[in-house]
Amino acid sequence: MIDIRVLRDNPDLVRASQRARGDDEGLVDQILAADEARRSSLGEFEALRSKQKSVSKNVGAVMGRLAKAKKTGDGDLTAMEADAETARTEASTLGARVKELEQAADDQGATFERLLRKVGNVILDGVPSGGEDDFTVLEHVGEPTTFDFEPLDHLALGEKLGAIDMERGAKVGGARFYFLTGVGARLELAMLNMAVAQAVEYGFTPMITPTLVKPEIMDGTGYLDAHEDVYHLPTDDLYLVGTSEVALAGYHKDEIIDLTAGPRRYAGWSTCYRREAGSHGKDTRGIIRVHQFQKVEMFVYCKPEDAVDEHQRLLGWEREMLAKMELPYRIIDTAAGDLGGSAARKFDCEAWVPTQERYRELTSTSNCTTYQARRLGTRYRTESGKTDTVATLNGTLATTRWIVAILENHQQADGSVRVPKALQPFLGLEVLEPLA
RNA sequence: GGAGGCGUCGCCUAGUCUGGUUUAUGGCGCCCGCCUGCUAAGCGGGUUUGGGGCUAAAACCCCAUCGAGGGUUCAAAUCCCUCCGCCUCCGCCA
Repeated sequence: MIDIRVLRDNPDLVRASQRARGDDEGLVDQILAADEARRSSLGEFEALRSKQKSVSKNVGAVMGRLAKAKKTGDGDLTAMEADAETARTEASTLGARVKELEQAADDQGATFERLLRKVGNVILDGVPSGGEDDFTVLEHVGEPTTFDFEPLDHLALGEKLGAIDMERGAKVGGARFYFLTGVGARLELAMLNMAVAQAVEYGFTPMITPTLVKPEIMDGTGYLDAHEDVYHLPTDDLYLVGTSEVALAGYHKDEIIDLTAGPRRYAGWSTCYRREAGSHGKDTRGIIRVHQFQKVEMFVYCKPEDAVDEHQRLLGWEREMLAKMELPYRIIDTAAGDLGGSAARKFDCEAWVPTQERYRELTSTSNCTTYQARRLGTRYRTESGKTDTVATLNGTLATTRWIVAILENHQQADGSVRVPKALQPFLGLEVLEPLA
């Protein structure tokens, strides 16, 4: 949710952002009107409530005097009874009106919030306008891998190595499920362990997180807006997370956290679940696009003014991981329309996949500024002692999909796969050899 | 799954039975000031959060907030209902 003050003070900024995203600009004026309506309605209600309270309080005072008089036998009991009754009636009349005004104020407030929540995060300077294909390429790192033999794709390699079993995955879980077997399982664990080791080295707190979350947590992160891609368990009204970002964003919900020692950095390890609705027929081969995978994810809470720098740091840590895996890749600045509601800017690192002859996303780092945190009520104490909403950011350190790039880029003519140097200590192997 | 207990403004805690004169008590912690050669002690004051109004910004005023949401009532921390969480015991299972 964006800050209503930003929208009030600088509606043009929000209009421009909406335009870049290809979203409705008219929402801005609707919200301004709803904000006006809500505030005046609230003022009316509160004024009358205040009056009703004071009248009602007077009843209490009269009742107190009456009780005392009854004890001592002094004073005009009948007159006092009458006073109390008059006040009671007046308060009762006011009470009915107050109830109406309260309902009206609640309705206006709900309308306002519903509209405000429709607005995506205000994009940052430099984010390209447009949709999925309108990204800017920021940098190429390394050269696309070339071979003096016909390279195999990751699934062919995975089967040769006894690393990936899609057929049995489909038997057990259906399409887009798989088993990682033998060196495949070891490879994934080694990679994720390496990611955690790097995170720890840079001061992150490793976290193993819930993968089922309550609706308000899923909603707070903004993922419920794209709910068709989220698994839901109706019996328990719980959602399966698509990333540990969800749980880590919920971790400090409704808290005022201490940021005086710097950003809070967490590295979440979790299984991730995605329905992949709307991608039927896309990436049906292998483990590029699956319903369930594992990921180590960085998640940061920091002061809003530090978010842009922190975003660069997250990108840097992703680059370090990709370098250790010895993969060629490019970095893109995702276009506004492809950001998702919560992000104000998103950088993806896409690794070269030789058999597809194109770059595929391996990491994604988003600066959500205060958008998620405002919904989740996560704040910090400023120098002046006030509370203010924190900024949240996230970025990928490793996922199951990386196996695709590792196998394909490091394959050798005999069907074996060279293990990147940095990964060797975690895997305990220098080469993955095909099964006999 | 069954029975019982509990949830109060950072932490602890009074208040709940018996609704009202309560701006929700007191202590600890923290902040500011006084005192002090320094520190401690002592003394005085402040210290939930969100929203609205007035402001250049404050001060200030108002509304809400006693786990959450409803209800009863002129009036709810207090009475009623639903839900959530924690604890104890029993049962079942790993």
